[in-house]
Amino acid sequence: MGAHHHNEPRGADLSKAARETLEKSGEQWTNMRAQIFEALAGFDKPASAYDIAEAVSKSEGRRVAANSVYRILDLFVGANLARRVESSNAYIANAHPDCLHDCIFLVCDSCGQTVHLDDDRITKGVRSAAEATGFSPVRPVIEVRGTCAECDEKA
Amino acid sequence: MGAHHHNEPRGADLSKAARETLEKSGEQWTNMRAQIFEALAGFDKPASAYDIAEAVSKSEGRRVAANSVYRILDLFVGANLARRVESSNAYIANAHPDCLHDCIFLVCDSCGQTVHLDDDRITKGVRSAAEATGFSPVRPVIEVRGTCAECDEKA
DNA sequence: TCTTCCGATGATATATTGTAACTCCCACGG
DNA sequence: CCGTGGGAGTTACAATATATCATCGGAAGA
Repeated sequence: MGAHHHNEPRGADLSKAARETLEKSGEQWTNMRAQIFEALAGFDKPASAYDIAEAVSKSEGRRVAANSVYRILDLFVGANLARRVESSNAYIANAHPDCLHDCIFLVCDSCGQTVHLDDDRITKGVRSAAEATGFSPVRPVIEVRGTCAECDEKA
Repeated sequence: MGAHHHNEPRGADLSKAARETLEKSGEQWTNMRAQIFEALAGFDKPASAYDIAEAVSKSEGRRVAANSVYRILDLFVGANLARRVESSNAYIANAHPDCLHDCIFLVCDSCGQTVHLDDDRITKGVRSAAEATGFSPVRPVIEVRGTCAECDEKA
């Protein structure tokens, strides 16, 4: 199996879950962090740090610099509130921050939609293949570029 | 199984194989392309386009601009002479351009060494997990960040 | 030969992504 | 009140990537 189901909180619930997770790890849930999390969660596809800086700047009515966003995104990634999609140089909110997985992203090259799979059977396979060569895996990056079902139909 | 062995050409042989593959695909093996391939193959770890531009500039005694390098790297990636390592924003020569695989990179965060695995069992698993959701996979990106055996010992 | 076209490269500019260094401010404990 | 430390702001810069237009040289056909 390896397939795995989550109740995925949305909107306010998601922020609440994120806040709880972050505070449990000894960090503060500041206003700036809340804004950035909201903005990130508000995108329906992976957002770059600059996208987020722009969104927050707009909603706050003041300039928010990208490097502040990076700092906070790094914190979020470390606390599992967000994930970085390496092949898009972008970030995506993690809908179940309390649950730690190696995850798999399917990235549509046509519309940018990115969905997230958890399949522990596969990720364990990748980790053990790496270990078999003497390598100590820390973070598997498993992403699939392609076309989502919706774009596929249109084509 | 899925494990898979190659004779990996080195140096001049590697260039020769690259040249043959590229020409077979209807492209020219120009002097610039040869220089860039040599430079890429000369690195012992993934090289950025700028690293390569610098190396070729030095060996040619004239300035080679990064955008020319990008153009040619894109061509190489398309023809399977090189691979892009997404999580490092860098490129690596492909030692067996005539043989098409989804490949797996193990990237050492400590020394940068990157080794390449072919394990079709795993990559097929990734592709089919993606297909199972209605996604049409085109290019799996499977990379593992971690620590290589050598760096592990030192630590 | 002439010329026309096209692919490859060059040159320049600019966009995007990511870090570094340092300052300021504010909450908190002494 | 003062010192300390974390969070955020500011500025500067580095690294990565793309766009645009010019030029050059060889191949194909008149």
